[in-house]
Amino acid sequence: MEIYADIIVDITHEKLDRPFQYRIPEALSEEVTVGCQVIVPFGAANKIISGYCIGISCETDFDPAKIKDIVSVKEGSTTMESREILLADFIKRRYGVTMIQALKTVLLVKHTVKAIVKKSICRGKPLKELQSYYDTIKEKGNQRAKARLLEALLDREEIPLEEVNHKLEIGAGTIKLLEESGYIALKTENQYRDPVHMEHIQQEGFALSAEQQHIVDVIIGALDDCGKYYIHGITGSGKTAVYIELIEEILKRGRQAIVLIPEISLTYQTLKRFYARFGSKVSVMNSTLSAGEKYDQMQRAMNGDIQVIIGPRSALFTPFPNLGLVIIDEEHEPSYKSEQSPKYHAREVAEEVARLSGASLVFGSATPSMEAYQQVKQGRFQLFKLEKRLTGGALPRVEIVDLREELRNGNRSIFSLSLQQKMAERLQRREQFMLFLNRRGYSGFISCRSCGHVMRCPHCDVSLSEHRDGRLHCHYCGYSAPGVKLCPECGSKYILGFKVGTQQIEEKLKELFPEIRVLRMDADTTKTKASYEQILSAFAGGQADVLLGTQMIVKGHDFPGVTLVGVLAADMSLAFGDYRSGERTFQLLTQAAGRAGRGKLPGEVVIQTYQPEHYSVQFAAAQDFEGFYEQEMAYRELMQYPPAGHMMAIQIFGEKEARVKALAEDFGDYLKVLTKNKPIQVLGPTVAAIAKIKDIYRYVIYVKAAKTETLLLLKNALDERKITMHSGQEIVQYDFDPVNTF
DNA sequence: AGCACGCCGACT
DNA sequence: GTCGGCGTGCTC
Repeated sequence: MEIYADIIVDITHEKLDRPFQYRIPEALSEEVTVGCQVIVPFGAANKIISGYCIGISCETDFDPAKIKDIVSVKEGSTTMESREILLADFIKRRYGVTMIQALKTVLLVKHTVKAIVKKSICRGKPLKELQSYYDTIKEKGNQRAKARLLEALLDREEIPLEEVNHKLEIGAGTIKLLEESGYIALKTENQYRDPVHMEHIQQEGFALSAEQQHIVDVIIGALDDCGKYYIHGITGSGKTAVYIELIEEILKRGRQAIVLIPEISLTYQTLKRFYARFGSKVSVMNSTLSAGEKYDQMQRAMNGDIQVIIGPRSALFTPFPNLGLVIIDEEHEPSYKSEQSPKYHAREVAEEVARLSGASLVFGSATPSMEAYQQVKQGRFQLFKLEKRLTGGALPRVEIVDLREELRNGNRSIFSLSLQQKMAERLQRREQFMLFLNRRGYSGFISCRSCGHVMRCPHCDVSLSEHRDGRLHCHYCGYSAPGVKLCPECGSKYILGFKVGTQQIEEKLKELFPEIRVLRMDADTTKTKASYEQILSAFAGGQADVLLGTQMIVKGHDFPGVTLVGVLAADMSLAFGDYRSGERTFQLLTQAAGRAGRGKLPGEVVIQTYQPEHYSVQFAAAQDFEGFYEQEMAYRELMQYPPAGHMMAIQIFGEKEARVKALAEDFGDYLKVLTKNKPIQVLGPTVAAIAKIKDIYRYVIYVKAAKTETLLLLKNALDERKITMHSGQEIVQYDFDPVNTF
């Protein structure tokens, strides 16, 4: 009987995005399995290419005479489990990529890596026989090398080969002779590369609070239901302790756990807590690991040598045999959305991973994403709240400073009078503080210093950006308006862009307080991963009075000595030209506020802004997430932005600007025809927020619709169109419910 | 993607 | 009459 394999060939092209059947020759019948990588002849020229086997069957609808044979199983290739194939299928469908792209994403490690072998010499015969053999050789006196080795073996049962070769200076010849005579034996042991370089740490002993214990009891009590849970816990409320307890229970049941954390918090600190509890059962997975380390972690996971993996979004693809729990900590973090194709969101993929393995799913954050909280509201996730800080520290007192008022009072400094005074107090009391400039790239928005008015797009309700031509542009629809000299609201001439960086602030700070010790942390000062850790530990060690920085200073990290956090310009993230800017500002302000008063001393927060009435600022100051959610959701509903509706970004790249633009415009016109009289909005085309990167021009079109399926259908239509337009030089990528502005 | 087939213009 | 341009279609 003929046996056929369904092969996905390794060519990314929509027209080839389906299985091709190949015959499994008798000789390969054992080797070819579902999930393995194979070599096949393809096309008229029988070009030898690789592919993935995603199914095996005895039937075919194709002319058997035309079916070719599989050449071989790809040498040194890894194999995936059927669960991963199902997961790849989900990614293909959800994110509109080819199956081959999805398979490559799901398979963490493509090639086998040679194991590190530890060779050692051990006794081949009982000690007594060795002793007598040694004695006879010693007597003869001419076999000194043999004698040295035997002597050493009389003391120790086993000696690493490395030591025998170098320290005892014994060559391969001697070893071979002794091995043949049976007096010694060569032992080889495969060693796993262990990326967790951590000496054993004293086990952390702690009792859970009643709040925490309740969460653990509920989730563990319902493990068979594969439930989905959301832990909404303020910073410092002990979410990690809950995770650890849950994992402990999962391990007791012989199952495994995946813990996702944002890239930035994958630090020694975080790992240490898990390592203290689970020791060598836990490992990490991330992009900085070498191929060998990654491969070994995968092997260890499959073999059951490790039960817990900690890592960023890609750790979702760890091939555990009996996964019981998936945790996503800081679920709102934008790094959970992949920036490369397939642009998958770890939250969505985690749901599918959990579903496929019958695992429970736990999300946690102090500032939930709109997407996840909508699911909570719809009853698809069970909500838990952790409202008490473990240290018992009270929530910080938040003051909102109206920068418009400061200007009216003649203060044109970056620091409001209130902030200046509070900083002086800390310096005098020798307490630490943090200054936070929430700028995320330079977005070039224009706002009025006098009334706080921000220039916004009349169609998209996001802020406009000032381009080099002096005009104001919308990143979504391409609307543009002339630059303004006077504020359209109040007529003030103080309407201009924000042009301030951490460096200038450091200078101003030194002008104000000449003696101040400043640590600055931004993209410039943290080029290496080590420098990031260095700055944080220097600050924790009290080597500076103030830590000044961007986004990165608000994440994780406890500084008990900090009693003041200053947000210099809340408007910077508020006016970023995308629909998530309100959400991101709320998150940043809430997280920044959470940095203050983590120790015994009470904390204070100063938020400086030109828009003190903005709901993101107001609700963050009040630490009121529910209130923020309702208001933000109303905006998303009104504008049909995700998660109220769905959005697809069509990103078009190319070297020749005219061609990129022409393709974008053709797509735009075509989409407008396709969506005529339908409740679908097409925005653009327009140049991307970053119009050119490394001489590659970038255009973008946004499409909004109620359902993702609608958007996927449009994507397919565009794929067809691209083929008929033979625009091979331009690259088109799709991003569903984008998180990162293109 | 990459190749063969095929149908039209420029050329020996 | 033939050589070669690239538009069209197919690849197990």
